[in-house]
Amino acid sequence: MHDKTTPAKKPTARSKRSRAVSADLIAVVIAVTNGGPRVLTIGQADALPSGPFELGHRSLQSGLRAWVERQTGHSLGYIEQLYTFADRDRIGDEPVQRVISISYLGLTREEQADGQTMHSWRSWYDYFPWEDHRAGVPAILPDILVPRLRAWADEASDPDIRHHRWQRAAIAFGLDGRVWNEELALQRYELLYEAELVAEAKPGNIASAPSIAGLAMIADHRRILATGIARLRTKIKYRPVVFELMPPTFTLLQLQRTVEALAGRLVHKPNFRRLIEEQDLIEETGETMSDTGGRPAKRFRFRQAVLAERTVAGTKLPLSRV
Amino acid sequence: MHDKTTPAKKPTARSKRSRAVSADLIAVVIAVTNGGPRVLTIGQADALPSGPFELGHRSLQSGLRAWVERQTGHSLGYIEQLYTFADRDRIGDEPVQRVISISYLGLTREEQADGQTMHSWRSWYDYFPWEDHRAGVPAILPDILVPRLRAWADEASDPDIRHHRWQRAAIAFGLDGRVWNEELALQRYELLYEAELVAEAKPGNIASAPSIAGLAMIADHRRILATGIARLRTKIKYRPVVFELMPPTFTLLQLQRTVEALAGRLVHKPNFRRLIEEQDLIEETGETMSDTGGRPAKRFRFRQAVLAERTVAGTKLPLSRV
DNA sequence: CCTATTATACTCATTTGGAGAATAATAGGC
DNA sequence: GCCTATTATTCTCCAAATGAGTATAATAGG
Repeated sequence: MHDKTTPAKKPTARSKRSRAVSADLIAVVIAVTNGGPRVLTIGQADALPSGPFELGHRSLQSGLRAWVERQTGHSLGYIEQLYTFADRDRIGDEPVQRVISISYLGLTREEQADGQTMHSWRSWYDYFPWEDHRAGVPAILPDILVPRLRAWADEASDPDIRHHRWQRAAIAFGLDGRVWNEELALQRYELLYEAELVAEAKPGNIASAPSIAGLAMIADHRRILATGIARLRTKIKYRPVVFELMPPTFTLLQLQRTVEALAGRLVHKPNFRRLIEEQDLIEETGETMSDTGGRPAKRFRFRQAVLAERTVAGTKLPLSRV
Repeated sequence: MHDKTTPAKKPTARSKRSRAVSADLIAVVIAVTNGGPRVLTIGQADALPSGPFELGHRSLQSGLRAWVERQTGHSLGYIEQLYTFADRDRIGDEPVQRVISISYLGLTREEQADGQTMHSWRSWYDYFPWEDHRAGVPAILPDILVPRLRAWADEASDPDIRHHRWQRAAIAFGLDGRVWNEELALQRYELLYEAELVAEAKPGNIASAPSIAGLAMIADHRRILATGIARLRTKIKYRPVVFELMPPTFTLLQLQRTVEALAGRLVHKPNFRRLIEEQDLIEETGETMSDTGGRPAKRFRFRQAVLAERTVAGTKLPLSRV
């Protein structure tokens, strides 16, 4: 198929061998449990569920589901593809064979009796403590990260590079009067990586280099997690995906807290209600819930019909898009 | 890396062999030339530039660039990843080795002296004639596609399926009083595929089955093109990517025509101006252009600084996001 | 019965977005 | 040189969407 259309192609001697690659499937599985966004991890909570794509797998998605199930006992519902990487030096000990990593984002509820597998749910803010702005700007930002970023910018000899570095940091972290944009989670991680403020950026063993900022993960798993967080934070604003994380019935405040957990910032309650209700995403169950210490709240459920009515149409959330 | 964290893993005998895959890189390269959105094709204009990911490639992106350059003489500027596929039956004659297809979207200008390679630029509406609504609803829709879709829905015996099929069609194509949403290009193609209204859906040789709707392409290349179109139509609304397709200087109307070519619909001129100007994306060059038969238009250029100022911030375009 | 607490419903001002009218500056025909 | 067609550019108006704050309702607990 390619040959017939590529007259310029020079047939290399080892063409057959040179194409051999192996593909890894990596899962970012998210749940929200009592106000905290959790990610499903394996090992010492330093790795995401993952495994090679094998001949027996029907598709990439089913291969991913199989690995997650085998490693954590969790069967996934909603999943979507995140990104495919293939950096040559991603795994240092494989000079002949290349590894392609295909990552996915999965949304579930944290529950399910899951036998004896070795896994754990961790707050994603354990890995990204600077991302949680629900209680205001986290101390680690002004106290540690911003000074370090400033130093990193200043250490460049070229003034253009100094300016450019600082400008990027200011945009990503909302400095110099700029606003915080929760969607930039990936850019922020990559900036910290460049500035060598995360353990993964340092050569040598991760365990030996205590992380300045957040828990580290193996290989590029923390970067993949950041990718998933950024994607989810963007997506909840225009697709009704939050409901994948909710129990069958819930109150509006519970829904709001879930959104806030993901976004890492608070939203205006009356406006949140208004937006959710006028979009016809949910319906009352008739029951109420009276244990939060005030007036009882109505219970709602997601209108499953929404998924059919508008495969693509949206949920709008009052998190202004920048 | 996986073994240490997966106690449940059963070591298969042929684990080494079963993981062997090969990866293809596929490029959707877009330009806009005098009011038409063009896609770069090879062969009989029935294939996208593509080739295997090889050991010699520094990265997926550079491998892709190398293939496009070799096959078409074109060197790419802006590229972004689209999607990674691995359907088992994607290539029917490969039972042992799986093929993973990693697709990219590239934006350029159609120009460049490109030697002797065999390629051509085609309007993407040759492949998707139902997608161009700039001059109103294209005849193929009410005349051919809608009746066929109706028939396809009606041929289901289960009334629920009938309803569901028609509902999907109505949403995707803006029927029954719904509005046309240009972003749904991929869903529309997939629906037509399901309904067997595109040649690729039929078993047997493509050439022997004349396409009801639009030109066909080999394998799943038309689907990948649809993915690229949908992505681009979404993206121009919130990122300043249109400028990758513009010449160094241009008038506001030229910019507008480019956006319209991509979106497949017209926009309100004064509002377009207002939006572009108030976002500070462009600056006057000082020159004017006086050959379109009316008052001379000011020339503008893209403010490159925008890319640094807001790596992520947006272009808003007056194409309501549904 | 009073108070703290949360739920829910309104109000108001500002911003955005869609649509059309009015004015400006050319070329070309006469 | 004047009139007309054509495109460019600027404004105005109105309706919808959004941000922020206030008022009222319904509980539990002392």
